[in-house]
Amino acid sequence: MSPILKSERHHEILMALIRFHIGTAEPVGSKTLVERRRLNVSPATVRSVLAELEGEGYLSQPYTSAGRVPTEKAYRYYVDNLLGQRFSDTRAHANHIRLALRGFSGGMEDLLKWTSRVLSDMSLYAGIVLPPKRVSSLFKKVTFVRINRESVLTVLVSVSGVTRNKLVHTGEDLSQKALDSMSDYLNQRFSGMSLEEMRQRVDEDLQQDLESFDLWMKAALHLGRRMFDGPDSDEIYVEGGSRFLDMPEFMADLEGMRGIFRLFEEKKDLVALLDQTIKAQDMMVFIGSETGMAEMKGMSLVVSTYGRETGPLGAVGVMGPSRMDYNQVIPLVRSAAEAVSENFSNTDNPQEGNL
Amino acid sequence: MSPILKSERHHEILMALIRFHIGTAEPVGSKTLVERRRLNVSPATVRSVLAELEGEGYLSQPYTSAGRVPTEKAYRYYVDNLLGQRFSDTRAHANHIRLALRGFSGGMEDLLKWTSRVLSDMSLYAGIVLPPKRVSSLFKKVTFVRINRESVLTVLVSVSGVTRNKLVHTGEDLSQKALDSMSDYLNQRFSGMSLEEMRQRVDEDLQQDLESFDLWMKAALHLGRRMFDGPDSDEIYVEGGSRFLDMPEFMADLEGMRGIFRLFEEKKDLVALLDQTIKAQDMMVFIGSETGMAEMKGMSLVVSTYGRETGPLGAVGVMGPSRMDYNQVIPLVRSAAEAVSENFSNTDNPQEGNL
DNA sequence: CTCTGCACTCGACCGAAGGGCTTGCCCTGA
DNA sequence: TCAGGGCAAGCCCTTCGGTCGAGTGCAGAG
Repeated sequence: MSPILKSERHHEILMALIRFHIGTAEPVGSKTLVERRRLNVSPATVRSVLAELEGEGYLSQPYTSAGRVPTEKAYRYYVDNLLGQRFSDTRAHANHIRLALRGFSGGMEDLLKWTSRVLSDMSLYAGIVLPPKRVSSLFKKVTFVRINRESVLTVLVSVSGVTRNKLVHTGEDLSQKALDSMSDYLNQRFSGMSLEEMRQRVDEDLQQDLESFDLWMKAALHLGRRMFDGPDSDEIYVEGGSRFLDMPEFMADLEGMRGIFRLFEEKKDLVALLDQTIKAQDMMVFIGSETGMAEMKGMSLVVSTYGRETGPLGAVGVMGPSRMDYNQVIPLVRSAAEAVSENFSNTDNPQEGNL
Repeated sequence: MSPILKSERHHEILMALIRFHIGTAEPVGSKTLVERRRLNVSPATVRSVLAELEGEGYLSQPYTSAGRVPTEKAYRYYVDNLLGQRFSDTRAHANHIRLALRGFSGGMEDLLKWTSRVLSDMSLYAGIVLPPKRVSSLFKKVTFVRINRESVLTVLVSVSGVTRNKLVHTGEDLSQKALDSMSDYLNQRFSGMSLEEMRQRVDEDLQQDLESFDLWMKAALHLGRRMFDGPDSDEIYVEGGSRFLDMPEFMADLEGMRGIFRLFEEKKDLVALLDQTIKAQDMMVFIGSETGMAEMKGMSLVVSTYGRETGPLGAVGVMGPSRMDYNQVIPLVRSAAEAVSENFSNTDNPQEGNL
């Protein structure tokens, strides 16, 4: 899984240095490392190891005679090693989060926003939540509301209780009654499909058999189509960005800071990044340039998908400096994903019950 | 309206100093003032005036021998004078904004979020939008969607097209059919009321005549009541907070910066502040401590309400340093409020048309 | 292969000195 | 009485030099 280092000692020293640096955010020297970490070797020995590790790209020196700082490669090594083993105090986190999310009253969107807040509060970094994607959301119900002579509000509810609404400008004046029958038709016809399927089906229907549909149906399909106009929502919840103001490494690099905040406000790139996780696997750790974004230099992102048995819906994550405490954050994110999944799995029974 | 200064000259010099300081963010001295602003007096004369103005609390010196900086009192004086006169280039703003908001496709919430983005982009400060309050929103339609055996999603649509949704945990398992008749009942009974009225009515009904209602009605009222549980939404859209990172005065005072970002994330206080505007008048300028918030030290907020003829719905505003360019920002905010109002007035015809 | 000893490097810290603005005050002139 | 010129003084900001200390690399011994 991870590249093997020259010796056990190299491994120990690298891990110790990273752990120490995570705590201090400062370059670490051979002496402090030996003293504080109780390695049974002399500073000189450590030095030669450090020199080798630097040669292999795991460490770097801010200037000729300072201590060493882990590179992205080192963090990658560290995290890969971490992921291979058990985490200790998963329980406490899991309970806390479940408690914080259980019995949340409000819409699903509020729940997700709240989740990102909780993630931020518990990690002391920024909490990020990507709401369910269109592809993975199952269609439950659509409602059309006549706003005025030329526009209709469409409200789309998915099985999990997430809503999306959009104001559609219609060519003609449609009465509420007409709108009601249109929504009835769509509700019946597309019940249980994913929103993405539904969108495609509507398109197909419109292209092919326009003749064979009756008037309402055609109008209904048109409205349905407009409802999906534009790209899938690029919404994402980010909370706790202000915590970056408390981190020494970003106070040192104000330009980088600006980039981070731009990232939080633009959101688009962030969405793209989390989308990757959804497509790839259930948990990912992006370290610095692994994200492919210049702004993410020095930062890491721990993401996990949440969802039901049938597949991932969205993702939750924590963003912080690359020297973040992965030992805490990884189980935290995992727990949060589970807690959110739980909340959604309650809602995932399209066939269930009629009184 | 504004306190009168000792002489015309005092006025001129104070105004010139403020204008200059707005551009530079630096303390202004007598010499630069005379040179750059082409006052027909000598620096010495200016100095004596500055000393008097300082005595009256309009100016202060960061340290013994620096230039002068306007106090809040000075900004208040400046703004009051500004408000008394016409603004020059209102047109350009107004058109730009109207263009940016016209034909916006998406939900009303998206429109408001977009508005705050536009405000931020045009002012180069932070744009803020307070969505319509419960009191001023007219009820249009409610929809109940069965999510699972114990919870129902309630979707509330107001006449202006703004939706609010909430997941309500019901004691019993309610079928979609039952939910539909409940919503029909509520839709009919509360049509045209404001949401706040509706909330009160539901409460009254529940307290008084429980006996005289039939079973569905009672259940419907209960659901309706739960829908309003909790305080009125404290949602607010803030965009462009990262611009504060580019402002010299906040880079100098990192602690204050932290406060500002906390303000943006907490939102509650911000909502309270904008609520004041809604209750008071159509346009307000808060300068520093006038907001009553310690975090707002050195910052100002320009707010205007938007809405229909019948009264204000919400508010839009711009937040920036107290030395912001009020000459630009005030007409900008005003135009934005008008543009948003326009968007909402289109939707304000509850009685209108049935095809 | 490991450890001790040593010379070296380079940023952080400190204090002194100089430059640049601005102020306050005094004095003159209308 | 008030405007304006002259002047000493105050204060911050920057620069410069020198010291300090953490940390390094290398040589040589065990």
